[in-house]
Amino acid sequence: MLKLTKKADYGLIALKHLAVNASQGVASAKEIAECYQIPLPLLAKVLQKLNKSGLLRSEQGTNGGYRLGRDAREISTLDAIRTIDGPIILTHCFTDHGGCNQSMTCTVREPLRKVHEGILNLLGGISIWDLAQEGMSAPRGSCEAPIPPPHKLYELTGKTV
Amino acid sequence: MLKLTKKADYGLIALKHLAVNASQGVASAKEIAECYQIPLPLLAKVLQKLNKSGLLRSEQGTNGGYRLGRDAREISTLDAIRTIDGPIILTHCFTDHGGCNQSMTCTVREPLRKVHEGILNLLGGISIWDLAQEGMSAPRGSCEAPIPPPHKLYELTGKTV
DNA sequence: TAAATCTAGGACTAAAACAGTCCGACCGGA
DNA sequence: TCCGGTCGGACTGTTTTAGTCCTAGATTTA
Repeated sequence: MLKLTKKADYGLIALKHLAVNASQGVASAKEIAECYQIPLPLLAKVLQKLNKSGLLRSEQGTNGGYRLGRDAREISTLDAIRTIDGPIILTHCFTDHGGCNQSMTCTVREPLRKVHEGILNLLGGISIWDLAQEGMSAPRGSCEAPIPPPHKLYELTGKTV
Repeated sequence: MLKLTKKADYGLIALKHLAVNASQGVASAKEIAECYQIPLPLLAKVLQKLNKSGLLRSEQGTNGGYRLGRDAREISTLDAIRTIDGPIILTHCFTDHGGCNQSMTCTVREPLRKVHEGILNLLGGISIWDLAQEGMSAPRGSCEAPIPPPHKLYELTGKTV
């Protein structure tokens, strides 16, 4: 509960990767997927969404790939999460007000709305550039490294209990 | 995405109800359920959890019901949400660190952890008492009101699309 | 003491969201 | 023209969530 989806995770990882390696031109979906052990078609989907919303810019054809649509400082984590997972809604009452007419059913709504806005501010205040600042180390070295077992490793460590 | 479950909603509503009507002694699950058009068995489940964790105190037998386990100021919304929905985890990496050993798979983790803690602080800073302060109006008047059609009304207004 | 009324709590079902896969189409460079 | 890349929808299996049902235990009232 109250957690990010994996898609959002993947999206943020990809955005950070692009921000860090911006100097090297484009990066293909395949490249990113292999680097972080993300299922390629799933990542492709996420990147497509980010592309359509303008956060990324795609280049087709051979040696194509993705690059950031605008400066990393101009892309907030909120932007990314919202385009990938849709709008963030804390309670159900926020969307349809028709259901709330029943007496004081939603008296808790207003206080929660503050929490909601707080979270939005929090996410909105962090840009992809900020993400890229931390843990700058070892981005490309481990990516080109050979990864002998394609699936085994992922299955062993991927348990998100 | 990033939203509270209905159970958590119900729990907060119930807690607020008990905080507002604390002077009137206990309130039964049935009473609260009818007041807010919440399915009784579901609410009962939520109340049981809150009871077991000490946030509520139950009184059995005829004229039994629930009352707050401690002062409303001492119960944060974070307490309630966490006991109902389990721990709040923003990303999957927080729980098992074994999955993160793969190169820099989780370089976005640390920044997100800040967001995570921010949300926790936000929720932890709001108590049930705070909820009860806003929208004090019309708590019991509408509760005792006759509700002629037991189900019809719920179906009409309960749509939380 | 017996009945009524309430909570306690597990087992179960249905629906929705999520994670991931597959396939065909389009585009651009070699 | 061919190949490697993106684009984008349709599809499936799994998990979570919402809600129901039923039985047991406790306490008050008659």
